[in-house]
Amino acid sequence: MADISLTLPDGNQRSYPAGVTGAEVAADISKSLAKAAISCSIDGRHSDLSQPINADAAFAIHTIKDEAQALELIRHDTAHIMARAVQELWPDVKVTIGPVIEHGFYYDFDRAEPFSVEDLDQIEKKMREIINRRDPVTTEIWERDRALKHYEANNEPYKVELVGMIPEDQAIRMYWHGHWQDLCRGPHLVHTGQVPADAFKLMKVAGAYWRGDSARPMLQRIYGVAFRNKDELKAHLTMLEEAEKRDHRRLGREMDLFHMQEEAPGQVFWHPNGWTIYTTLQDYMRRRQTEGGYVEVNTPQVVDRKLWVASGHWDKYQENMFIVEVDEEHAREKAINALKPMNCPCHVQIFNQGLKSYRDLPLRMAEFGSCNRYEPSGALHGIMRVRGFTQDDAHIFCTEDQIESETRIYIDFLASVYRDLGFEKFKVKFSDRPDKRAGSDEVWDKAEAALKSATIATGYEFELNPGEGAFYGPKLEFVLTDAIGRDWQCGTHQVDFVLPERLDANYIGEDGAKHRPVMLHRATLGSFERFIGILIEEHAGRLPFWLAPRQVVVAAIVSDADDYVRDVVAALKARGIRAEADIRNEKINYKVREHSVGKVPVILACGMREVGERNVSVRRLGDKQTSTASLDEIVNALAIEATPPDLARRA
RNA sequence: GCCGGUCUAGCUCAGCUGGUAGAGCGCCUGAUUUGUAAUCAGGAUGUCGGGGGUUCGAGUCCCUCGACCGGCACCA
Repeated sequence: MADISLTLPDGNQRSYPAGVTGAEVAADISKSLAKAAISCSIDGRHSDLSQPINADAAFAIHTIKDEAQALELIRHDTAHIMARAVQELWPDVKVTIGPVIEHGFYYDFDRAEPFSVEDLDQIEKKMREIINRRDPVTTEIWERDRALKHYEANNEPYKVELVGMIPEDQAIRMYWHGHWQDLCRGPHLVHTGQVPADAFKLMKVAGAYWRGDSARPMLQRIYGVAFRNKDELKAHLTMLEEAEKRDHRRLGREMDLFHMQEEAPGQVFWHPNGWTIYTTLQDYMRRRQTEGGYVEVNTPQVVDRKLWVASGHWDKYQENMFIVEVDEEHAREKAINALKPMNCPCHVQIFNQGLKSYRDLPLRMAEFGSCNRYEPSGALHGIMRVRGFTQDDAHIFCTEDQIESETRIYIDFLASVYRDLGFEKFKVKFSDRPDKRAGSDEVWDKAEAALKSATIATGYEFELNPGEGAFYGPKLEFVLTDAIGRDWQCGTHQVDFVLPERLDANYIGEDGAKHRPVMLHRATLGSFERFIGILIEEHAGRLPFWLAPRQVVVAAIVSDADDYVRDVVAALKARGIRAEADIRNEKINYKVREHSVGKVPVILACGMREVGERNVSVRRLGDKQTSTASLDEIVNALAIEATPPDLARRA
């Protein structure tokens, strides 16, 4: 057989007979490498060591030190080992799929009995046994029919379905360790003993629909995490504990920001502290939008069904609307209204008042629009996914030609807002045309191209979400991440060709004829509720000074300083700073601790020394050290610090 | 909405196989005048998520409804 030439990462070339395996190459290089090898890359394609190599290639051996490859293999094989453990414990359980995910893996099972927490312990134990057996991993390529017959004979209906789904031109790879078999494209470790037995943990059980389809049976999914060693696992678990402390639901209680209760699921009771954040944020957004050329409007909450029928919501969105029936006096039929789930139809009503000229476009119409949506109960999550919320919504009425420039202007606007609020980074997702859509392909081409080029022009990279656009137009989504890594869409920017048509919006063009405007739906924070949730988690409750609900506490060390404390508070308040006095009969240690836990950014302590010298002892949240400042100094400094970023820029 | 779990004082939680509720923190009262992350002593906490059932007796067992938590599905 002809020789092939493999180029190693150090540039050296070695030649081997065609069909040589990665394992053989590793053994040829050195005995220790052969032992440490877990997989290889052939022309950059990650592959297992048993794979024959038939052509010249760039070649690299991987060991556990290669983090990306090692983690992929460990997580992948741990998933298989878990599935095997489950089937060894409960032979009647049907296996399905088990991919690698961030930090670990999951595997979906079909089992009549639910898995309990105790079961997880048992499975983990069995997994360690399997790892200790050090069974070699083998794979074979089978004929499709043989694989189908095999799974039919073994009563594995999900595998039968999976084999059927593999495209004709792809090989059916059968995979074993010990006597246990699975369908898998690989790559895999050399033997099960290469999985670290002390660096994985099964985390939780959850329901998951077979193939993600809610019409299909619900399977049981076991999630696990897996790492290269015990320390990495421990670090991950510590990170999760830390993240839990940043949870906005916990901080919301600890900082007395808001609460929620059974009588109003998915709706927020804002307490004074939380509402201060909300209104401060709203004031900021109002200034920014005014500066950005928006006009602000306000529209009704309860709107007759007629409008929702006309807008199309009654058809497409009814399940998510709160319907309000009213017995109007003398009426034969009850009037049927809905709480508005969106502001767009109402904004078109304002646009439609009087004639609009092309000179009025682009018309940027903003509303802090209070919306209600009947979200499925399982979707609710703290204040991040709620049924009652307020959007910083706006609709830009413009011409097709203006889509690109309006998009560009908007992305710059959004990025600047996010920066002011402490988010330097955010993801942009671009969703293009779905299968079911309104409007011609030419119009879609134009709109998609406009969104893309505008995004690129502003210097942001986007991820493509193919086919995820709304039926009425493509969209950009601006995504932020919460404390435990879950993504939340906050900002959105969507092109809409349909609503202006349905609600008969038009303007008089240069040619004197009527034309249809395009609508751009856009929201920056998304909803105040969600954004504040993200803000709390991002800052772990330590909000920037200008947003902090309680900015300064002035604490007396002895009660003889009480009068001076009141003076200090008055001086701060006179400059618009949110300050309060703490003249309770408690030790300064106690007060410092309590306000630190409450995330108050600045504590000014006053004892008799400060009274005498008319200064204060300044303690910043998180600092161990204190400093001393004169009263005038600190009031000025804090007044500057309390200035919202947009006003600070103007000053 | 679906699967699983949870629901006991304001908060965090204990309460064994059924015998009418506990701790710490917080709160209230008093003492203490305190120098930068919890001063001491005393006191009160409650329809054990709602409703129904089994039982002589239910926080504990069963049914049902609700909310919450974690996923899944959904997210114009």
